[in-house]
Amino acid sequence: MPDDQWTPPAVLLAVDLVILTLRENHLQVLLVERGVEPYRGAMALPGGFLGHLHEDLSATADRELAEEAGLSAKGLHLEELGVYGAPGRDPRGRVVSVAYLAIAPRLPEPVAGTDASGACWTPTDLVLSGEAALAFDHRRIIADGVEQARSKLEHSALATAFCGPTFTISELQEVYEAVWGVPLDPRNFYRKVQSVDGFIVPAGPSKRTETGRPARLFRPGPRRILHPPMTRPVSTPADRKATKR
Amino acid sequence: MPDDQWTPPAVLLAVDLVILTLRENHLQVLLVERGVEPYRGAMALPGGFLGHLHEDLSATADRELAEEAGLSAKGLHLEELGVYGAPGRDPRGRVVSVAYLAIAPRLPEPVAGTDASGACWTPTDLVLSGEAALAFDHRRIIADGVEQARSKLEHSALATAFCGPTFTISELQEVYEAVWGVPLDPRNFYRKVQSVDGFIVPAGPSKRTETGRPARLFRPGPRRILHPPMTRPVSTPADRKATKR
DNA sequence: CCAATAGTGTCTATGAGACATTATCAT
DNA sequence: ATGATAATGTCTCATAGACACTATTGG
Repeated sequence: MPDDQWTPPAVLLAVDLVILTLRENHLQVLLVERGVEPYRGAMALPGGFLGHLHEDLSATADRELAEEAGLSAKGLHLEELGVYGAPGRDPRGRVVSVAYLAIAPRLPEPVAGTDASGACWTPTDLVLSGEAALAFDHRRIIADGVEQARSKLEHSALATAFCGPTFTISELQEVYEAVWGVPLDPRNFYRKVQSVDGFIVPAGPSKRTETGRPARLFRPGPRRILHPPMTRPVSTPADRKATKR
Repeated sequence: MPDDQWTPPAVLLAVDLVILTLRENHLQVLLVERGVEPYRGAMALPGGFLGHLHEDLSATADRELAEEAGLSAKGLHLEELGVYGAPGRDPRGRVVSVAYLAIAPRLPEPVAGTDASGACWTPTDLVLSGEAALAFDHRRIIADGVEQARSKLEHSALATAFCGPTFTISELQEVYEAVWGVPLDPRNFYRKVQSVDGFIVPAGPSKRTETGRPARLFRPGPRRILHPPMTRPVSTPADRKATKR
């Protein structure tokens, strides 16, 4: 039992960002090369310490998003992921990190010309299989982030955050297939997403075409929680082999 | 851009506990009366600061569970809920609180004879409706905790954490009904929970009877994630009307 | 016997999944 | 025309939900 003069210990608070996007039909995460010790030269999640004592945590996330990833927080999905505060996770001392999960729509090119000199998109498969070494406990944080994204795709309209302001139903399907890692039937998918009221709404008469019949464009609808949920197929070993396209 | 001499600010780290249980068929949360400023005399979640610089967050949660609630962390469910770190949420300064969600089985009596002098179970309805005033942002934390419990009842075996080591199917049903706040059909519920393989397993030939036919006893099974999930009925009349086709 | 709760059976409407078919573009 | 992709239709099977019924205790 602490005595009356006891004061609680203070810790350093950091924010780490798991920024996910779709590139070439694969779920990818943004990593930066660390320029300072510890783990200098290793890949790590973008992030940093609380800027000043009165900065909100989400403000820290926004700031790091801009500084380290060259991304604007405006218009991209950002949600809390979890707290990582095990003693010893950072050799500099007691650092408690609040992880945020960000979902970015398809971006033109790897982030460049920004503060983030060594920023690059990395397939989550590479990270999770352990082929790419990461600083701190960032591999675990990414694993949790990917799992949260997979789970939220079922029950929420999170998938639209991977797309631009407008998208086709096929593009939305690619999101589900890439994040879940399973192929889906286009016809059933089409019926399904249309039947969930308010999930996606038609975006005018415009269409988009690459080859074949042009597809109608949709916008994210008002409904954030899906009833009934999108059902994720049980992944069989046979499905894992069938990485599409 | 901070200069080279800049050092990040340190914050106070606290742990708050949302301890839920079932009492008299109502979802209740454990609150304690604050003995010190700020909010002296108001009701608040049990919790406290990090004990020392090398204490793990979950260890802090376990310690507060014992000190403030008189509960042993052994055998009760504990999971992370979220981070609450808005500047100004604590008049003492920058305090970032990590909230944990704990689920306790039915307890004999309100926790008494412990350090927690003013600890008492309070129906979550009272808290969420605003009839009971709470310190800090604890009302919001409880709201998030209840919502997380409601959600996890669908997809995980969390419901068994509300029960003792063995339980009847009716008791399990009471958990779902109390947390979700909706009545369920006993016969369909019976079939459903039995059909989810590994959710609950029979606990020997013993039975429990109060009045009427004795019920078989079950234990929590190995399955932590439910396939398919328990489906929560739509409760609002608006959704009922909006049912189409 | 009756009251009360446990457990089982059956029907039906809905929805998911498999798969055929038609529509609309570029070339 | 052909090739390619979008969009719609149809069928079947599984299951959630509604509800009748039987079983097993105590009084």
